[in-house]
Amino acid sequence: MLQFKHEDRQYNSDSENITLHEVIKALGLDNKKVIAAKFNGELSDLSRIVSTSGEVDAITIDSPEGLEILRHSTAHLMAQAILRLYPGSHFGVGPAIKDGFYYDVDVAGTITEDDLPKIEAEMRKIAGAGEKVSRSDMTKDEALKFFQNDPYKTELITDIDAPTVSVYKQGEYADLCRGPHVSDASKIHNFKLLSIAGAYWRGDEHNKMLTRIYGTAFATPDELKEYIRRMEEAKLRDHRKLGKDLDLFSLHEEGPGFPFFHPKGMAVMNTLIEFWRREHIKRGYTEIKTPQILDRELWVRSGHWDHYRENMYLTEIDEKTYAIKPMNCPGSILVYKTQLRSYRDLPMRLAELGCVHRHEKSGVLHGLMRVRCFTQDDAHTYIEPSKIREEVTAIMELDKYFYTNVFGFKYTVELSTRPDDSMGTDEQWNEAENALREALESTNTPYTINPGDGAFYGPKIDFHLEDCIGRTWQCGTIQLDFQLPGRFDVTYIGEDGAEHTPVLIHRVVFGSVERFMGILIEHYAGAFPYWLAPVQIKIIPIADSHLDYARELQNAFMNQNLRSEIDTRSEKLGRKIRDAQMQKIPYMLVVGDKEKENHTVGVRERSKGDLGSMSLDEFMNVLSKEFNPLR
RNA sequence: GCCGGUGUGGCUCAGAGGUAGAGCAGCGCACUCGUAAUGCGCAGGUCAACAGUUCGAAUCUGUUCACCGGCUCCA
Repeated sequence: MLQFKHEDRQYNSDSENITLHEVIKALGLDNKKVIAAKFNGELSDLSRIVSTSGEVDAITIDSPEGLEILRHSTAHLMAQAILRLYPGSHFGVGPAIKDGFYYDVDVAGTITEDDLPKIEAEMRKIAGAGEKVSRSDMTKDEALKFFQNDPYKTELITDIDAPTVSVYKQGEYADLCRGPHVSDASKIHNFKLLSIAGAYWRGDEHNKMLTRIYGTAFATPDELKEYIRRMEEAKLRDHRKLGKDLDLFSLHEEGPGFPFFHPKGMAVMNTLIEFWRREHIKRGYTEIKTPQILDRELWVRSGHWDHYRENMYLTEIDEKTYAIKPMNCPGSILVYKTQLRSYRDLPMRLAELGCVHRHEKSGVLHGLMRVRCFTQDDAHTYIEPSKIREEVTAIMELDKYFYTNVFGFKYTVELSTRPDDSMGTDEQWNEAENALREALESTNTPYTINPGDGAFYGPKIDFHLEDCIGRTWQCGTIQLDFQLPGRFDVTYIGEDGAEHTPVLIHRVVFGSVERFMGILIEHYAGAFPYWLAPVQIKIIPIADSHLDYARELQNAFMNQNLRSEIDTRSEKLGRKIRDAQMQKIPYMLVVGDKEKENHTVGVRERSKGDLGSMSLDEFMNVLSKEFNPLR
């Protein structure tokens, strides 16, 4: 007799051949949402026949695990449809991912975006017909024979480190797959194919490029609709579109990857930088500026020539090779070395808003997020080895203040360890990695480990901010460097009167000021908070006769370092307000006869609407209540 | 860099071998207006670049460039 349990329920079966679905029914767990099972903690098909006792759970379509299975099965359904429409196609891998699924296909012929509806229709046909899905387990040899005409599956099977594999069949289509899957395709209703792209087989750029088709599936039609709505919302927040609409920056064929910042974009960037400077001065940083172009020899010495050359732009001056700097560290080191340093000078925190150039492959450029020239809000801290934890902790506090308190971001932290292409000994790396780990653990910071993703000179802590579509962007980083100080003979005189080598900490908060601005544009959907807004106040005269008064007001604002504009067009009030709203300007001041006479302003706030008339002093008081980290 | 797609006035887009179109923005004129689009008029493009096919190319072909979606890489 077999015994099945679920929490306090129990079912005893006389049969030694019972499917999990039957058990789930017997336990009273079945309903329409059930699409898979869990047996002793292992996800399984409903059709799986069990011959031992155990713990049983039903997986429903609306659970995270169920949704993943649904999407995975939808990927298979898509593959079957593609096989029908493009016979002879081969399939690579087709997993469920964060918001859907994809399948990499070596298509017999070509598939374009226009073909997606056709494939979708075929999928609905197959699902409507209730195509059954069945699993068979076979040995690797049997599987190799089964897939002998499929180079991709053959490669996958060969690499699998298990004696047996499973194959899922639905109609004429069969796929190597761990499963589980829905028991028949009619369970799949709410799906959509989204886009098409190239993807290298097994993610290796030396391999053949397959056609990747992205899609998604949800438990209910409403969730699918909501997802599509969210994608549209994300499109509206796209910083490239808003950058154009709000006149912040532009990109030109004449300088791919080199953004042009317009006056309004610079107003935002300068405000960010002003804030950044203040916070750094408060925390004991001083600022330097080092040259854009430096001798090749410097980069050889720093190791960049060996480890970073393909990203560097080179130039020639008087028949000598120079490099346009891709990083600020060597310049900082030269500044440090201009004097003999004492342990009393440490930690020495040299900050630099350095503009660095890096050659990025043409296909990766993306608005402000991925460019070939950007401003790092860099700082290099020279420190006694015993002070690492303390200093790293202080930087993490600074990061938290910026990200959470000022900008309201969620972020995650990653510890990246030694990469293949790196300098230094294992001992140095272990020491450096342990120092970072201790800093993270002593501050109870949750983190994940990203093996092999450190810089070539040391391990690092990375801060990833999440944007409105759930993409994450690496912004801050804290990198320990036990290499460069040695390479450049960087020293300080210790308390003992002897020469010592300091540890170098590289760190950024914004990362790239340009990228950070891009993230902020999307984060705020272009509606910058008052303190950052490129135009804080729009003065709207009702008629031309109020222009003089408007100019008077603007002068008052200029004296207070407030950014204001006057709408001088001879348009109707409604039009001027509409345009100011669309520019997402925080405050609109309507001035007409009444205001001019009483020396007041009619205040309209972009989201609260009309706040009524008040004196200039009263308005200034309203402004003083706005969040402003610069005060 | 690779795969696929797209390049038409400042912006959004129509036109698919036979003398370049619309709306918005701009400019001019009228209106001088009270909280999300006043009306009329004018001007604006070697149709991404280069080569080819053709009597004739924005339209067909090729090459290049840029952009978009991904892959690889990354702040």
